[in-house]
Amino acid sequence: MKIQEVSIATGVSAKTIRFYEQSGVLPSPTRMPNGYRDYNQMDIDRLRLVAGARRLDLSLDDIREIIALRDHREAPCRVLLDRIQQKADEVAERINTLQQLEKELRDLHSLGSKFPVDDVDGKNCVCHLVSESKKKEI
Amino acid sequence: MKIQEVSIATGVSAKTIRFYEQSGVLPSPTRMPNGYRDYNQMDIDRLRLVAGARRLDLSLDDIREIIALRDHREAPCRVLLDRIQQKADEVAERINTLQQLEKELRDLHSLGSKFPVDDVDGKNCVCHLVSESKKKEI
DNA sequence: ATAGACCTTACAGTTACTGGAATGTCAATA
DNA sequence: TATTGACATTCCAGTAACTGTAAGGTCTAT
Repeated sequence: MKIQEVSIATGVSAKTIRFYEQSGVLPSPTRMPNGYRDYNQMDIDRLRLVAGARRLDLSLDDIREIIALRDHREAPCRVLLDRIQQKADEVAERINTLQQLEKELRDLHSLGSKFPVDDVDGKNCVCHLVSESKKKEI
Repeated sequence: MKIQEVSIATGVSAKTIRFYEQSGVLPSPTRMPNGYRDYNQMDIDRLRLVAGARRLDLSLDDIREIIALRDHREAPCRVLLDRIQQKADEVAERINTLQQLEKELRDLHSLGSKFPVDDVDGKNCVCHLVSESKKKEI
């Protein structure tokens, strides 16, 4: 099975498949006589796991670890579950940060909208709203 | 004013200040006879604007554009306000995506927790929960 | 013979820094 | 005066996970 077919079967671009191989996430597949990569069903299953884990935003480092466990015939389930929970916590925290940022941006925008927009660098320039440690003067 | 003093005054590391200069976000400051960078109050004001904009997660590209406007004596306020609103919208969308991801991770974790954790690669391996396009079989 | 659709490798670019090496400068102390 | 320590300089490499591009090889069909 050539790389493009695998790409279509998995939704992962050929470029990315080669990148995964080079990064050690996927093993080097066998080659056809002409040098083309030749994938089998096991390769595809593995790529599907990688793609699924990436969709959950697990890092390639995490994925490498999980796949290495499986390759050593150790159950990766515990580690995978741990990473999933850890990632969920990270995401929750990130959401929090972003929610604060959004509020700050919206507040800043509504405040800035009351300013004239033609002040090049005077006190009324919106820049002064943005500048660090100038905010308290407002 | 030497770079370290500027760093302390603004909370931006010396490394990052040099990086901003090299990236064209900050102009090359004058130099002391010994070659050290010598900053004045205007340099600091500009860096404070950059730091403030970065805290709002505006890109260096955006910041370059805004500062270039100011340097050409055009009011950057309109552009800055636009970027702030645009960034707020982006952040809102990102939050949405992350909320879906968190739900998916939590759901997957609670489902996976019901699986044995010692299945190396059988049907009960959590990997099968994660693998793309295997999820519908569950 | 040539077009085109595919494959290969290798290298550069993305973002916003950060780390490290090798070297130079300055002020204070032993 | 020699040396120590804290600063400064430049330049190169690395981060994460790809994506783009160039230069070339292969296969199939017309």
